[in-house]
Amino acid sequence: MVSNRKCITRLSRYKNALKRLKALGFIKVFSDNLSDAAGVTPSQVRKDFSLFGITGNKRGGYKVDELIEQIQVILGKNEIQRVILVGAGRIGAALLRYKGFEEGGIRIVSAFDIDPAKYLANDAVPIRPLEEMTQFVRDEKIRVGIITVPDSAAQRIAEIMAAAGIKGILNFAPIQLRGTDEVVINNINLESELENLIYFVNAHSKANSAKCD
Amino acid sequence: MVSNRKCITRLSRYKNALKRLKALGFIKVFSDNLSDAAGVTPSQVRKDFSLFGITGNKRGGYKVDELIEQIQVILGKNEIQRVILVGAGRIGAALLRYKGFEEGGIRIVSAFDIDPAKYLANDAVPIRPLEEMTQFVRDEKIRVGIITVPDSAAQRIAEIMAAAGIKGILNFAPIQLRGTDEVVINNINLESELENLIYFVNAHSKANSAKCD
DNA sequence: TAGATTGTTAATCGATTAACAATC
DNA sequence: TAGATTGTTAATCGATTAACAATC
Repeated sequence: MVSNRKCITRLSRYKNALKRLKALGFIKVFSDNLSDAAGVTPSQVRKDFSLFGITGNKRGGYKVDELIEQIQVILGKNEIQRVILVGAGRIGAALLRYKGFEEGGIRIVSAFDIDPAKYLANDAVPIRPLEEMTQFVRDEKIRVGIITVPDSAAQRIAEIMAAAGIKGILNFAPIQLRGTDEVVINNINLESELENLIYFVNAHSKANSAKCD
Repeated sequence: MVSNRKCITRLSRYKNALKRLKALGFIKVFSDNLSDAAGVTPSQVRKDFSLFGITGNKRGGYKVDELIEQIQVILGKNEIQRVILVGAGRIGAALLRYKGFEEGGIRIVSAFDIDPAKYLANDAVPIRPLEEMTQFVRDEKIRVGIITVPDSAAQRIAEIMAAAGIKGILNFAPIQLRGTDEVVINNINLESELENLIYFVNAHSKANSAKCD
């Protein structure tokens, strides 16, 4: 098991780059074609592949189709991944209808909310009462959940998810949830992402005005 | 200028942790209070502060209010940050109405779309024709933009933004946009974030079943 | 074969952590 | 003062890159 997050992120990038290369007619690629397309070094590509046991042909590179297939398997894309979502507010609702997931083999099978006004039993993705979440997760053996509730509720929802058997959480609430040995957590803090950008934009403009002195 | 992205992300975390500590009644903190609250090492806290020229008192720690203020200034939170958004689809619309931004001093001042059906001239956040974006950015001196268009349009929008003078882009389209010397880009790929999580969940369950052998 | 590319090992680079002198 | 905490330097750790032998 490779336990480096950045490494897995690059694997996703390679997969996406390979799909573009395939669309352009590539049948095989060399590490430097792919590194170009993915924005990394050729060494990085070969090193990553070696970590995951992906091998090519000396002198012959890698066959695009085989490579995509191997990466897909590592990323679990050989089967449909069923996930749930808690918090059918605006961001939650947007994710429920996001087409990209289904195309990528990720299916949000049910959403949950505390607000009865949100319940939608017969929609493409039903929105159910929060109380039914634990049972659903157990029955359906769901292992991944998305949290799109307000920050005040996020910690509690994460705990309920963990108790129900969820092993991975994608958290959009603006509060840093901490993973455990049992549960991996991926926090996406939209304000923090913008803060980051704003810092670099400001730093850049200051650096430029400093140059003008 | 500190050019390490992770370092700025931690600064956001410190800020959030400090606000919680303040709410709990803390007047001053030591590096190890804060490191606890933010989930890093005390050394990391002091090192980061030193990088940004933030100083405390030997033996006396840091005053919470002053510390929050100093970090806010570094992150540009002493003034309202005006940003625009392009692509008023579901995710775009959700972000337009996201309360957290305004609370954090980030204001989406206008959205833009190509679809006339989306135009909303008099909303709290107006949605305008894409053609008006360049002029708006120049007139209003906007430097940060959010992209929530389909992947096929993202590259083109990024180029229009850059040409108009935007210096930082938060991109939600599932395509890796590359930054330049002029424009910083922060890509958020939702599918990739889930892929990452799924990998670790699967790896974990395999590791556990392996243990059972 | 000669040339080019992989796979892996070694070197480098950068970030994190530990240690400790300065000092409140 | 004695004890505790900062700020910074040095040590460690891990990830990235370079180099090159193996080989197709």
